[in-house]
Amino acid sequence: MSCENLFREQLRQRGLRLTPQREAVLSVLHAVGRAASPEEIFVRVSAVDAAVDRSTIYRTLDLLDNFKLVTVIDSGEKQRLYELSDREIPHLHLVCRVCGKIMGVDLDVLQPFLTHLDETVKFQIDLTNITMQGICGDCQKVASGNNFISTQS
Amino acid sequence: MSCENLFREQLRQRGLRLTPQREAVLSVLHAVGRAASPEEIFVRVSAVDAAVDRSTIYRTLDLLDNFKLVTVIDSGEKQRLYELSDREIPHLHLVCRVCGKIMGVDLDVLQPFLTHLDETVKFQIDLTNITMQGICGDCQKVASGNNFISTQS
DNA sequence: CTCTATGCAAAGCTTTTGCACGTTA
DNA sequence: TAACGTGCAAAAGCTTTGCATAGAG
Repeated sequence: MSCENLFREQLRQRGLRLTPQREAVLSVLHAVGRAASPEEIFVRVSAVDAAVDRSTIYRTLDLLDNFKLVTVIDSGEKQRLYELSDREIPHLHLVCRVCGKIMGVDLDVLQPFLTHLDETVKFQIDLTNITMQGICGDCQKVASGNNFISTQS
Repeated sequence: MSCENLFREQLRQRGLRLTPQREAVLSVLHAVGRAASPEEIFVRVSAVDAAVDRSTIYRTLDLLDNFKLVTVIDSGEKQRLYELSDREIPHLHLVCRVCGKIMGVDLDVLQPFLTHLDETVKFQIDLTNITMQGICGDCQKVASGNNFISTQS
């Protein structure tokens, strides 16, 4: 679990400590294998350590974010989602508006666009945190029968 | 001010009403000319009508969102931002991590990418709401002298 | 042993909701 | 004058913070 060692080392470098709670958060992120909300992480960590506090979860996620060990995703819902960056290549997140599913897509296809942006408006996109919303293939099928876009509250 | 007429008509179609408060919100969004948070909008509307309540702002923004008259942007900050869609072509928002500035970029350059996505993973991106974060040209210059990325809280 | 991290409790912020009153069409 | 919208107040979520204690190194 190289990710955990990376975390351990980052902590050591700053004189910080590897606690069971921090290990648990990391472990849950691994086990879940997808983006999860602080609340979901809290519930899952609670299953192992019933005494853990929500604030510890938030503090740990903040730490992991600082260390770039997690990616923060805005799914359009209230709570942001946290996903283990692990050693994976940064990728684009596609969030389905209907079912909430999140797909990871390779950034290669975006390269021409990114280059263009950098050349024209000199804007450098943060590759570690791109999220787009839309409708996944499955939900397109389901939705094809009705109007799909509802304008009423 | 065609936007206001559009709003007026949408309201009429549903038997809803054009109140001074709703006009004020629309007016502020016009005047600001960029994405603004509910709080900023509240403050600006308050300058005109001191009695207006925050809840009215939220309700109005929600209404404008339903009518697709505003675009919601996640800038990475706590509050989402609202920008008048007006009659503009949907565009991509580039949020600068450093100065918070938001640039609008034409979606044309993304087209090959979007087509590719649709063909490969069958995902249809919502064009009205794409936001990416990064560093704008100005801030790149400023940052070039230091390490830029700060890992401490 | 020292200094960090945790749990607890409380507060802070943003957003939502119920309700009586005011206003629009 | 019949709905609809607003202000007010309160509540509801999510997140942060202060502090005494527990625990890692």
